[in-house]
Amino acid sequence: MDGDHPRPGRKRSEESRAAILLATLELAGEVGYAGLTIEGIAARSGAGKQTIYRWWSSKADVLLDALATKADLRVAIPDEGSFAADLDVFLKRTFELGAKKQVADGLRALMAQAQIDPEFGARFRTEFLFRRRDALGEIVERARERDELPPGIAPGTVIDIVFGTLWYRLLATLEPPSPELAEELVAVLAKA
Amino acid sequence: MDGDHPRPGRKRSEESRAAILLATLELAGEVGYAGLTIEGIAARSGAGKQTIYRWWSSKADVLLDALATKADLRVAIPDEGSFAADLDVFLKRTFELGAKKQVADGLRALMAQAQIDPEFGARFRTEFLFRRRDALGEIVERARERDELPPGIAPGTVIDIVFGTLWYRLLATLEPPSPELAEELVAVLAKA
Amino acid sequence: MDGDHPRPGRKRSEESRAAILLATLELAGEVGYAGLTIEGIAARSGAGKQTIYRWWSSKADVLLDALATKADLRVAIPDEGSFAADLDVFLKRTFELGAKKQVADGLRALMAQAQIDPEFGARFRTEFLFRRRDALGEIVERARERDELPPGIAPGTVIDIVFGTLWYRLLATLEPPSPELAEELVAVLAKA
Amino acid sequence: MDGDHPRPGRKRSEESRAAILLATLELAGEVGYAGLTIEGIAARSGAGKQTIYRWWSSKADVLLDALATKADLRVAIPDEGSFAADLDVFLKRTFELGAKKQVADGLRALMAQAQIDPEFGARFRTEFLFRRRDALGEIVERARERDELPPGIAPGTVIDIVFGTLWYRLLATLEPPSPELAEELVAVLAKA
DNA sequence: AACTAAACGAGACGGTACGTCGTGTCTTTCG
DNA sequence: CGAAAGACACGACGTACCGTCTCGTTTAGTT
Repeated sequence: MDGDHPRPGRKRSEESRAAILLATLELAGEVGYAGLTIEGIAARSGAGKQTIYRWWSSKADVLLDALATKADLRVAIPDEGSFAADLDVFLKRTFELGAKKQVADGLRALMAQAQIDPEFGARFRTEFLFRRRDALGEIVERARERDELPPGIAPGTVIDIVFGTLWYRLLATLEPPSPELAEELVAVLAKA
Repeated sequence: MDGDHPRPGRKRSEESRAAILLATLELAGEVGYAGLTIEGIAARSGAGKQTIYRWWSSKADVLLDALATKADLRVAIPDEGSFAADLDVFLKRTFELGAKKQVADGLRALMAQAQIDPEFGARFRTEFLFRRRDALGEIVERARERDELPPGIAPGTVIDIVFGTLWYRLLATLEPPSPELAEELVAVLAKA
Repeated sequence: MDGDHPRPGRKRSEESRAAILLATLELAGEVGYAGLTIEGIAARSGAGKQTIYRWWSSKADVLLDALATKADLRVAIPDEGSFAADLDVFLKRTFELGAKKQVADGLRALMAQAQIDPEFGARFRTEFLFRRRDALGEIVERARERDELPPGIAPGTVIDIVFGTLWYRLLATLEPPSPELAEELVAVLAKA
Repeated sequence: MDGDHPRPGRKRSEESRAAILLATLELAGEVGYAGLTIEGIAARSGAGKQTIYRWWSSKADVLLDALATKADLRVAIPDEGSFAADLDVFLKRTFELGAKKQVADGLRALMAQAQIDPEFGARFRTEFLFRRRDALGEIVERARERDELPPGIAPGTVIDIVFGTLWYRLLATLEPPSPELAEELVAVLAKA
């Protein structure tokens, strides 16, 4: 439906796209998210500013794209037979991502930008945050069916507790995620 | 040792300070944190920009000060005899703050800015986040002494879970804090 | 060598340039040189400040450009056959310029700025003052060849006396140049 | 009428006055007139800004005062018996002043400021320029009485030519005054 | 000696303009 | 006709000084 009749005109330059995303990651590492600018990305990548504006809405969108392209932000959903095992594997896979400084810094910046720019916030939630929720949601749903959840707590709250604790470490205490944290969460959230 | 010899020169104008903080809250409400500017605060408050820069480092610092002055961000530490009761009261008092749109929006913006501006981040953590942690920490310590904490979890992690879940709702799902959430957290974190 | 390969990118806007120069002259007339600001010129002309800074170094440069564009500051070199006649015509043509309040005020301001800002001073001398000297220099040179100069005085000094007297009236006594002055200078400087 | 009843209160501090004038000359030499600021003078001299504003209207007035105090700007009126001799002596005495870089730079700045700030211009003309004119005027008047002036030229114009040429060298060509110039002016303006 | 008055240093205040940076748009030229 | 180059209007930045205004202190008359 989209590519039926190849529209006339020059095709999008994959070279440009790659150069822009690479420059974005490099610059974010060098000058931080606050120092990241469309102007700087254009200069570093050799692209024109217009080219960036044509394909992305803001520097946060470029960064999100760059991050998603570089480090695959999706995490496979494990199925180990028990909630405790599933959660343990899920957390370990998630921690692998969060342990990379580049990814962690990027995510912190994006979560920040989501607060400040509501339009990006909406995109960030639907395209990233909620997808991650859904992944964990599947695990939790299976646990609920097996009656492995602690009593007196809704499935949604379990998800909030897991991601909340992770994000809090990322945003507030700046502690890197540790294997101990995974075990503690399992201990608290998986019924004995 | 400090106020011995009052330094020479004109004293700081309390009028200006108040006008600046008021203007900041008003503007933050009207145009949002992204639209908040030092220039705008100066214009609205009738102060010169220099006066703002003389006493605060950034718009985030002004907002933090304004928020702290307006809505007392400290929460008294309850002592109800049991961890479950203490936590319940603590959460309810905390929710009162978070239920005010002005406060919630302000905190979201400050947490965001803390990610983007490391220097402000350091101030925000020591002057706000860690003080709140310490308050809850006292409650948790008492619980530990009475052996009311769930097994297999460090006191610090309990704190991370509580605040993490609150902040996650604030930042990610945008759900207002609910009494149910308080009960669920108590259910999970206070040993039966 | 210069216009060989027209560089890519948007061309300089002649509209902006004209609007800026016009606004400059208007404002200089209304608020005086001291009250003239880049900010004011930008506001009045509808241009951005950056556009002004892109093409001129200071408000003095803008004013010089505006003056040169509006009132052609060049004076044709007469050739009447005798030094007395040449000088007389040269002075009359020069006085026409100096009689316009706008031009006189502008030149006074530029000469002033040339004292205060050495870099502009260098530009003002080479682009304006010395060109005027050269024009008169040609006349004086012809006079020297015809032996029409007074004895005991170098050609350069003749020029200094002529322009010096004119500028002194402009800067110090604020008297407008008069036909009598022209005659007196001719009487003193052209050998009988 | 002024010192009749010595008013109560602290007397003007001569120390401050001297420190301010000294700092002004030093700073003018170091950073130039454009870089001279009341703030800087206050800091360098150890005076408060108010003290400067109490006694002077602008930085130009301070500089004029400093210059007048340091280098006596008055020139004694010679009476050598002939216009040629009087003018020669007058010019030589004047050149002594103009040869000092500090004085020359100061005068250039003041003449410039006189163009830009009309109020200071009025003070500068009556307190400096016209006094110098009057001095030379006395010499020229004696010459007129002795019929030593060239024909066809008003006494006032003689003065304009002399000072005009000097100022032009100062302002436009930046050539230091030379003994040759004195001789040439005498040659042209004193009837053989 | 107490009181009043003025000048002093210091420094905060409301302002204005500075010159720069980045935004998002528009225009021109090249491949 | 997409993409580079780059000019444009705009808006905010953080800084520098302006000239004014408290402050608390010091120094001189005046009671």
